[in-house]
Amino acid sequence: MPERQDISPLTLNRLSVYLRCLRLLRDEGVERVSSQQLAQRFHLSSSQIRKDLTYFGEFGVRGVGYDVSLLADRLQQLLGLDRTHRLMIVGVGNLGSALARYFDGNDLHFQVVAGVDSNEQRIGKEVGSFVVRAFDEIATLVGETDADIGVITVPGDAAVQAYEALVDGGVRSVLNFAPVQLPDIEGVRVKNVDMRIHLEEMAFFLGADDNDSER
Amino acid sequence: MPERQDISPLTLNRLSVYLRCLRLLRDEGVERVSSQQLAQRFHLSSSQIRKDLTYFGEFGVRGVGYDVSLLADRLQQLLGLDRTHRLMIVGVGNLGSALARYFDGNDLHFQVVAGVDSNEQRIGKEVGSFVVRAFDEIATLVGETDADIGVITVPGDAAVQAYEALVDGGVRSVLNFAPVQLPDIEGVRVKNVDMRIHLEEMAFFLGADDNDSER
DNA sequence: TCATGTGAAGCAGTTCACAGCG
DNA sequence: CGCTGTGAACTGCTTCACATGA
Repeated sequence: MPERQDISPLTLNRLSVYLRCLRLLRDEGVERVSSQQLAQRFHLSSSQIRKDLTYFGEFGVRGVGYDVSLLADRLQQLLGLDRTHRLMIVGVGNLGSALARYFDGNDLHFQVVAGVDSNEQRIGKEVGSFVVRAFDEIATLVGETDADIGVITVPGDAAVQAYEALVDGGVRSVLNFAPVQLPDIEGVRVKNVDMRIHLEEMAFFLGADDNDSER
Repeated sequence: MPERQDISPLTLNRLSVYLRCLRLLRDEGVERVSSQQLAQRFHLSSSQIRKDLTYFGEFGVRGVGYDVSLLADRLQQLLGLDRTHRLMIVGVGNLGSALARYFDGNDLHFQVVAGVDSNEQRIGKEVGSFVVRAFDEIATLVGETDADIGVITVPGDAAVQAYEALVDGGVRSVLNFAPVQLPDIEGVRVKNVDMRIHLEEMAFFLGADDNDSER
């Protein structure tokens, strides 16, 4: 079994997908499923499912397949979803407050416990289930609320500062929506989500239609 | 030069990053840059920069480097950012309206031109620069507004329907925030952005801290 | 001389194909 | 027999190292 650090984000993200599929099956009352059935139903690759799973153990029964409910439980545990994670949102503008409301009640495993902003007018306001606090309280707030995941939704120029404050407070996982490369810090994991990059990828493929009468 | 379809999303997304870096340099008045300087400054790989660029042409001068302004322009053109792209938001809830406001004015190259929702109470309301229309108007609205990118921010169960309506109207690029695998349609490009998968990736690595008194 | 552009090497992630086991 | 688990083959992406050309 490989170290946690060694398994690729790609594999990991597929586990999330598998878990979602298994839950659907379970809700339908399906008890057993083969890698091939899973693959066919959800447009996945059966050999990849098997490979991905065996990084973490032997969950199946040869000649039979996987127990839907059991595998779902194991994946949930593997993904660290047995306890509820606590999010702190840094930057309660459009995107930040939308994410706060979006996650709140939308997911059992993730709960928004705090939000901060640098804008005076937003401080003290209630967004979702928390009251917005000041930007410079980030580090203390992390301790107070026991947040373990930081979500950065401030403009680019404030992102690094927000990041360092979060890490200062003890956060070790950060979801970054700012279009800035955050510095590597030992033991801290950053996941970037960059809307502009996504849109520009779309734009590139659209561009093809224009200048294309040739070839 | 490879076909548009053939170049990998990874390369493509890096082009967006390069463009962003070049703009920063240009704003600072830097006129020439070598792949190594770029790499060092923005934590990239110099050989990868060169490889990525040469998929599309020879933009540099041997022994000298790249003209910042010129390369930025070429990349911008390559990425299809010479014209403004028109977004239609399907599902004007928290996330949808936040994205609408977020993109509006935030980016020269992407403009939100329409939004729809199935919720009666939202229809007719003004969000950002458009008035919310009904869900069943999707296909017609695409024609009316000349939208070329669809953004799906509805709950999972309505996503496929939204998707098919967008494609019906003529949209060929879709950014999908719903946790659902949209069916492949010839000539249509879908980019999935799944918050839960991102969070579960974070959760997995956090899980390590618990059962681990290591190192 | 210096940095690009590029084949070749190296590495990672996916698919194949079948041995092994219920 | 059927399906998992898995080495081996393959594919694709990244890095290396140097010939090429301003």
